[in-house]
Amino acid sequence: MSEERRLDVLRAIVEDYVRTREPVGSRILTERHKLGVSPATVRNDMAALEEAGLIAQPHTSAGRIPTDKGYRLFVDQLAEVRPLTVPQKRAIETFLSEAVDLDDVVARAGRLIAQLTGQVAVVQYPSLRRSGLRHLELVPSAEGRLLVVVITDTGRVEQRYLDVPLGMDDATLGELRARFNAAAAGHRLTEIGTAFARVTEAMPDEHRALGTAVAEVVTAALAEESEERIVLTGQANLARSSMRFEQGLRPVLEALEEQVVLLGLLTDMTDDAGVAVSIGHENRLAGLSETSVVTSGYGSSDGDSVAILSSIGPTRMDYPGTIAAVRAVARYLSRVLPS
Amino acid sequence: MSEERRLDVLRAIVEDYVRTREPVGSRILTERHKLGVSPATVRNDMAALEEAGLIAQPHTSAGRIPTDKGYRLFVDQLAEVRPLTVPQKRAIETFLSEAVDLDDVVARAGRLIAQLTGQVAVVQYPSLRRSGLRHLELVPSAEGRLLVVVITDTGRVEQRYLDVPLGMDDATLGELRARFNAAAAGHRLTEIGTAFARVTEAMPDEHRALGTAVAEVVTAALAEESEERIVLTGQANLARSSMRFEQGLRPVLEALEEQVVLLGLLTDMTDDAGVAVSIGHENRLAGLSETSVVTSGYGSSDGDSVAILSSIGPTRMDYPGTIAAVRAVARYLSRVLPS
DNA sequence: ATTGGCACTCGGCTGGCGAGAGTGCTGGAG
DNA sequence: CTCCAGCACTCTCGCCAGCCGAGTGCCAAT
Repeated sequence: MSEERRLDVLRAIVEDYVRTREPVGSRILTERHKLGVSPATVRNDMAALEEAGLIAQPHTSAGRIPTDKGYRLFVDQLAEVRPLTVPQKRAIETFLSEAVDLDDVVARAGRLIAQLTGQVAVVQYPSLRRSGLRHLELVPSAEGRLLVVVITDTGRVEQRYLDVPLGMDDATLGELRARFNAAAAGHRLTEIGTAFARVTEAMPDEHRALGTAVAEVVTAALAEESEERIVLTGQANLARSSMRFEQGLRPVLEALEEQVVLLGLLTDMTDDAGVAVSIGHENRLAGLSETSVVTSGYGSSDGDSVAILSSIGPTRMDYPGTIAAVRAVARYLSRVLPS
Repeated sequence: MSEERRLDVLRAIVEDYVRTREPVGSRILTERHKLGVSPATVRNDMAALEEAGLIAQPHTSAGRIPTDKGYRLFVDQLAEVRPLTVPQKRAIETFLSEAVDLDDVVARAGRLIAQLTGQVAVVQYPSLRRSGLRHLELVPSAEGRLLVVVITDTGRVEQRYLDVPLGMDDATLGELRARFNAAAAGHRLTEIGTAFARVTEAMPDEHRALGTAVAEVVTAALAEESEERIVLTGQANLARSSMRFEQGLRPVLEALEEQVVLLGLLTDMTDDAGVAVSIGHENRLAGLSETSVVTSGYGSSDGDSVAILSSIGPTRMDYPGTIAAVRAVARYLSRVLPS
């Protein structure tokens, strides 16, 4: 019983099942894939594969379907990379370069992934890590509140509200703004703390509290390791007939809605080197136990990635295609983004 | 045959159907609602209501369910406003006031609506209409691109990319920024055009093209009648058992994903005065023909609203409850937002 | 090691049947 | 004129039995 053919059988099962969404039996397998052996032989191989926990049958007298473990082996060893077609690559490139602002870039990236993979796309906003301060703006808001706008040198904009106990007149505010900007603009996170401290010290007593509050907000905004905003696209794809989940859509949608948790999952599974895949129960989130997640970092102009982009679909997804799409979009995205 | 009782019957049908999700027959009706008449009489009324197109039966020998027209009449004339409980109101207030920035405010409003109504919430970002320019920032981006950041005096931040043909050195950029800000900061949209024109004229020839380009971007950003970004929350609610659509979730999810079109629909149906309801086929979007949309403007500190907030669910929704929730959140939201 | 043959299992489809719910109608009472 | 009790009729739904086919596991033969 050749080990090699057994893996061929597994590959054939995965490919067929992904295509037809139906458990695949020994007869069909020999007909559609040139294995050069009879159904009976295939059955023996299948028994071995089942023994190894790579495939299973939903019920007796039904064909086999791959288990999570089977998919894992397929992805790690059996799947052949299928590069995108040239027109596809070109489409990605032009579509991304037409974006008018950062929101648009992210939105378009999501649409691309959703379109190319026919699944749900998750795109994280580019991270603030290693950001420097470009400009600081103070805007009086409703009574007793102050809007602090931080513009980083990567072009990201962060807004925070601040409760200020006493009324502020515009002149004071203007002066404050000018001082902070003069002291800190252009500096990186590490230097900003001390720069602000100097400014605050030099201020008259009645404003010192406000000064430290602002400084806190700014450093907090810059310090955030990663931006926690993500964008979901292609949720309508979940309702397609091809996406029948045992448990229904409910748990999946719920998992997608818990954006903080979801982002944590994505962050954990993404390693610096290229595309990562998490299959079925490998996902920490129970709601995603019937899905697989394909992610990649992007924006890594200087080596390590600053944000994440991924595609989520049923475990019976087209892994080579999805991986290719995610990788391609991540690459072009990195190129288009401001460095 | 009293007209009044006929409406009572309609109301009873709507309320029962909303609660149980099952077609309601004459017997049950007389048992659960004290109508004081026999099933036979109710049947006569039902026949009349059906004749008038207010109710229908899915098939013979099934109870009646309200039609879109029936819901419309119910909402317009029969529904009693059911105010929120005090704890609910308090929860809304505190939850909204805990928001740390604008994104957070919008996100929290969405979650509130989704939670309170058990449906999908759509929240539009506050509009830029009547905005003035607070500050303008120019950030060099990838080669040949310039990031223009516009901060309005309502605290909104707009970002746009601009293709600049020739390389720009930082000094020139800084000067440009300083001039524009000096000329335009604090002014409203209408005055900004002329202010920018003056600055551009005074500039050396080689920068004039860039100057006009920036001016264009800024005015365009300010002129936008409404911000087109919206946030969806509670999509997981769509998968709840209580939401069974004839056509499946697909068309609904697709409609929700077409954010531009969706926003158009919401904008059209929202009138300045309070909450608006659009039922079933009244919605222009075919995908929403099995749903009803409840919207309200918010942020109307000076009379007319600047953005929209809404809840979308099946036509068989709890109208009084949904209306109350939408109205309440819109109100508190208006209060919390920067004026 | 591979293969053809064979008995076995089991899920899904079909058709028929009965129960139950609900209706419309009719004729009579208040 | 309104209301109501009774009755015949219709239709859906759930159930059950039975059949069919796909697929398996095993075994003996090559």
